[in-house]
Amino acid sequence: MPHDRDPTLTDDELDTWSAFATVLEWLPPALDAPLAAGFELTHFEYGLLYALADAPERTLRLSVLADYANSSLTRLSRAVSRLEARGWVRREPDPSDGRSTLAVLTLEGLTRFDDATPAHLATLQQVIFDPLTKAQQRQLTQISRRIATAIRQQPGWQPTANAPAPGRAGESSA
Amino acid sequence: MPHDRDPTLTDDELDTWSAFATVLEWLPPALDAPLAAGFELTHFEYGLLYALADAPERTLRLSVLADYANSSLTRLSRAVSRLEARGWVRREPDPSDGRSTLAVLTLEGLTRFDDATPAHLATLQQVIFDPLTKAQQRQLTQISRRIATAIRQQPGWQPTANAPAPGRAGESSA
DNA sequence: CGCATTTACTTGCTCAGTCAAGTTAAAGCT
DNA sequence: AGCTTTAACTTGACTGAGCAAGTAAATGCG
Repeated sequence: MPHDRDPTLTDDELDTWSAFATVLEWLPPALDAPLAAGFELTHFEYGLLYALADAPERTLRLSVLADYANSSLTRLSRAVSRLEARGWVRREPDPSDGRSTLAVLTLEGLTRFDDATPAHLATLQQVIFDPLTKAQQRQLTQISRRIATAIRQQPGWQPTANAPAPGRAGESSA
Repeated sequence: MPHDRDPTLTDDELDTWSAFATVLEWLPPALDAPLAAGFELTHFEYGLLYALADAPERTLRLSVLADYANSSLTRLSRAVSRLEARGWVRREPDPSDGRSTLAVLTLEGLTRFDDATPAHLATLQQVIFDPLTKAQQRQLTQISRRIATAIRQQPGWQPTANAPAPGRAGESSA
């Protein structure tokens, strides 16, 4: 298996990584800035509103929402609290499971989402789709999928939750 | 100018964005985790050591280092303080300009960098280069450059520093 | 040469995110 | 039915980053 080669990057690889790393560093703030400036939303929070706006009854269980948002439950819980404080989301107990909590998008939240959407889509067009050819766009899809798959296969990869490293389950002291 | 089209994503665009957004969310932690676990370094801090290790005298002015690292001066200043506290970097006054500060990589810092490098390169291979074909790698370089360029052209883009929005310079009250 | 400006940082405040440790509810086992 | 596990969050302590304001040195210019 030709896996762990010489631990060096070729010149080509270095070019690739340096360009890509710059995007990794700059793109998140570039996506956040317009939403923050105009709508008091981070890109992450916008993503939550997006998921809820699309969901039946504009309602999702927190754990499902965390999954959609590629987020830890902790991060989600705090984000929902912020959105709740602004009146854009409401928490409700899940009637079918007392452990779960439902997040419901309020009308104000939906309005805010609708207001923010054009600006956000414009940003995406400007920084992602306009600068790429159709072919490059397709390439980016494939490349992203492959990288995402590789990340999921990393040693200690936790899909989204804070899996408490099960240790050896069922090995109680007895 | 066919610029601000209908504010919607096509299905293709949605596919692209959803795949790419996942990478944007997952890759940074995937790069950080091994460095943090094994070497008490974030990926960002590793980048600083990398830049210093390559520099003449293993020394760079903070502002230059900030530039290399795509970082604000604030972020850099704090990061250097952390590395200094661990004994991996030293601050020195710049003899040629009293305002500047030099960051010098210590021997311990260099050692730490050398120790961490193989693990980090292995991570890069695993999550970026192994999963891509040579062609895709070239495509990623081009795509990244184009996106980075587009970001730089965004309305309020600050290259790296915290440019205090000059307003109208030279327009004092007088 | 003296004073206003600009440059190069540094630091206080605040906020978002993580990890670890709780809490409450459902499931599983016997 | 009772007791241990597991699941679904929530919260406290801590860390890293951003913005705004502050400091100190150099520069510009009249």
